[in-house]
Amino acid sequence: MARKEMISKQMILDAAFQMAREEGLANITARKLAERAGCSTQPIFRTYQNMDLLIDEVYERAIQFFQDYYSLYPRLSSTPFSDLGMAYIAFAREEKELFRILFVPEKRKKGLYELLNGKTENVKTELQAAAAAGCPDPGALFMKMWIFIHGAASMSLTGDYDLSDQETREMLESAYHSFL
Amino acid sequence: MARKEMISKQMILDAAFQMAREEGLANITARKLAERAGCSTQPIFRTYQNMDLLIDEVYERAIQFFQDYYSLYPRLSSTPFSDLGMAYIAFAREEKELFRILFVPEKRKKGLYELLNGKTENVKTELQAAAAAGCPDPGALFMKMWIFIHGAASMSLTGDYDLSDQETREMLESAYHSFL
DNA sequence: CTTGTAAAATAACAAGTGTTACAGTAATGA
DNA sequence: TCATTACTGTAACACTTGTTATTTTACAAG
Repeated sequence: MARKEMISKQMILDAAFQMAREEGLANITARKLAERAGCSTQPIFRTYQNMDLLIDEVYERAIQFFQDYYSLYPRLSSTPFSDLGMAYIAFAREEKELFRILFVPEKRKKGLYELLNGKTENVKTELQAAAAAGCPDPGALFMKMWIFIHGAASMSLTGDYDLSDQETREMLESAYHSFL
Repeated sequence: MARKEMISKQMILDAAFQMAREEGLANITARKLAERAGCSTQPIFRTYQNMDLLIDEVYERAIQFFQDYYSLYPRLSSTPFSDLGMAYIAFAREEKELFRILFVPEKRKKGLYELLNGKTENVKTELQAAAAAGCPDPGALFMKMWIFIHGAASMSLTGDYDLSDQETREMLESAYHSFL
């Protein structure tokens, strides 16, 4: 009766997400995306009413990507916040554009806590660990640790931080005990 | 002999700098700038060969602006790095677009140290103060402090940090003693 | 095989960009 | 007063953007 669909929503979203990873959200244009997906601009606007709606889905996918990244990051340390920090800094290093989208946005779409927490309640786990380790005010400690972690991640984003994984881990653990 | 100049380089640069302050470098367009300067696009291209050269001068001016900002920031603390951190964080809070241009650039034009140091050698002063205060490794301490300071500034940029000046100062001083 | 129909490609439109060509205006020495 | 000419504004060009109109294509039901 009708022609078969050749360009699926998945294919478009995949191509868009890869573009976001490499060049950031702002550099996704309809024509470049079409070329990337191996089609004209038509299938894009058939699938998405406009580019903004597409960008929204790419953003959601970036969130999911980060949460998967964090979930899969190896847990090596007994020091609270250390693994979270390692994952966060590594993400900033390896996925600069996605890090910008999620954590250095011009206008924040989702709250920081929401992004970190996600469905796995990562932060809560860390807070409980800190409390169990005898920290009197886990909230204040978390804030300081997070400022520190976010600082290292942000600096690695701009090439102003280049410690090795090993050095970073030692620094995070040292910072934790300093703040305790 | 000839007509008097009505639109000076200063007027154009002033308008462009104000635009950068409010909307960032990326949103400066020839036509918007012309409207802001109260003229057509012609005087702009008479003065500057192209927009890129204009942007370069706006960038230089942003550097100067930050260094003036830092120089004029009140010195209240005897704790090394504390005043520098306060100024940096306040700058991020009050001049978000300029902070992005200088300290969260997509491609860094000038090194971080160069920006901080400038002609006044701010950082060197702090390092000497730390050494005089008996710090065994001022360089390592500076790195940690700077990560912390940059983290707080970056978070205030995205609205994820909202401590008062007083609280911020106490936190910086506390961090310094923790790291010592 | 024909043909209706949905999908895809092509081409176009409107808006906005940097930049340039052109024309009018006004200041100043004669 | 007037001719010169630098300076300004207007309009245009070439390009890129999102989006839409139109044409072409391929599949499946008859």
